[in-house]
Amino acid sequence: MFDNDSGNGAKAAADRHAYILERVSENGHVAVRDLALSTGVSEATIRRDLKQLAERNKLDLVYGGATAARTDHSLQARTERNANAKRIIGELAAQLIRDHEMLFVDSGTTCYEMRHILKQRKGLTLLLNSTRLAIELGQIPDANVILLAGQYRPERMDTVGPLAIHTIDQMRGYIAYIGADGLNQDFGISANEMQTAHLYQHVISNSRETILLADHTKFAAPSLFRIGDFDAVSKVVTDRDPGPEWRKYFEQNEIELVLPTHK
Amino acid sequence: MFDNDSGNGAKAAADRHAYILERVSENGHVAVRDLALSTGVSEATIRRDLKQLAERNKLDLVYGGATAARTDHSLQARTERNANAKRIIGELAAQLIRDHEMLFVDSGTTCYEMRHILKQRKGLTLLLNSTRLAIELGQIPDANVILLAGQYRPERMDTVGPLAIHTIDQMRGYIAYIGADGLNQDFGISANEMQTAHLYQHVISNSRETILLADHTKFAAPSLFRIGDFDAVSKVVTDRDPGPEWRKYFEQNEIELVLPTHK
DNA sequence: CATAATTGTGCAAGAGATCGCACATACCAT
DNA sequence: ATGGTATGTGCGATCTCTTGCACAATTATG
Repeated sequence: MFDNDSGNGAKAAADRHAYILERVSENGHVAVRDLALSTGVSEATIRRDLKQLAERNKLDLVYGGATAARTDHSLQARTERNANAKRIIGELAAQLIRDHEMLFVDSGTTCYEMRHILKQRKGLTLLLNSTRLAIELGQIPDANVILLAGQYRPERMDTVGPLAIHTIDQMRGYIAYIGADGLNQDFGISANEMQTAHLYQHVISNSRETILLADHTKFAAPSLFRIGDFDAVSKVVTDRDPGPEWRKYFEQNEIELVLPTHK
Repeated sequence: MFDNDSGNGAKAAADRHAYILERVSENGHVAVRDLALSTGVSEATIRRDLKQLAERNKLDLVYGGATAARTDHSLQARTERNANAKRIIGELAAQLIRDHEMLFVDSGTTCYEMRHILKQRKGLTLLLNSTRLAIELGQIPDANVILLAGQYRPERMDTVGPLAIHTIDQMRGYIAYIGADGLNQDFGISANEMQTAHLYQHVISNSRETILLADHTKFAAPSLFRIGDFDAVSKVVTDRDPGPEWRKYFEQNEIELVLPTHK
């Protein structure tokens, strides 16, 4: 594998680093001992390599070797933020789902928290624009996962754009689960991001029923891009009582408010 | 997190196992020490848990903890088989690609080996039906990755079916890179699998140019499902000289044969 | 009902593996 | 020659693994 015993220089180190990253990204884990054997250098050198790579956040050190770096991407960061509220809402929303339903589930982090409960349902048809969710929910033995076409956005691991809209425009009769970024009684439902907002307009208008997921911080705080108004929404799932004004508004518009039981 | 100090039984262990699997699948790695702290049991118990889970192939043991199990799924197995030939062919085919081209790259394991070289190209537009490749190639800073819609097949991590065909039918002018399962002068190009074959029929007929990837075992061995004939194929990339008969055939049909340099 | 087998867990000691550091060596550039 | 960088080696300190044993709770058995 690595036969460059003589004439070394700065090149050998770079090659090793590339090789190490290759191995770690393929297997998820590498042992110092194995790397030393397969590269022909000493374990001390491998440790120095790993240290350098770890400083550059290319991997994570663990006892005995290293593992693939947990992505410090924005996706991960968003998953962390308000993680508890998102989890509560996601699981609460997933409780509403019965076997053999047809659903659209959005690519946001709140809906991602529905995955555990979704795995317990039988015979679901899942309409997704998230490769992350598709991989997760593809594990369900008898689920039928349909992906939307579109431009792939690596930082969100989803697809958007005209092709995505075109795909969803061919579907009807599903129940849409959507995590909104902002809820406002005048402005309606909104998202932080234009492409997403545009796609969800079509998702909602083609759906048989739309269920909104939003934690308490989303109430009364409109985001930049409007998705639509509350006409099509049949339920709103959230983690805290949004107050009498919202309760009244929902009642007038025949929207069911879903809250965690007690407390 | 784990407060069940008294009343034990078979339940606590199962809960811990679920918790451990959760952690390992989220982070890719867990340390014995951390698990012991967060579950409130001794490190010895955690080690016993990990051992059991490892025996069930739920995770892999590593010094100091455990990592997510490398999937022994069929996908992985196929990647292993003939890995060397696939890698040679994949890299060879990727050499043909220039900056700013528009490509379709299929979801098979041979084309997956194009990924390293593809990452060095600038301004590519990539038409994919593989979530695996999309995630991999989404890392390229200035690439434009377009995913086809369709039914998601977890064991191959790709999409097929009418929706996929419908998406590709809206595209023209790309160069298609396709890994065939069988090549036969009478039967033409074929695949092991019907859905794939059907999709690739459309991929090829809409492409500006089609380049076939096939290792030497694929020659003269037709697979079950016909994709099409050699009319649309402009190049065939393979790892060994397929013999004079094939060379003559390719020459007559104006197909360029691409082989590894020397040897 | 009492007793025994089973299971899950904690503790501790010894063996084994790993880490970090200091120092030595080889190579390259100035 | 001098200094810097990359690497190898040796060693003590630290960490981890295995193993055997004891205890508690549950379950099975007479």
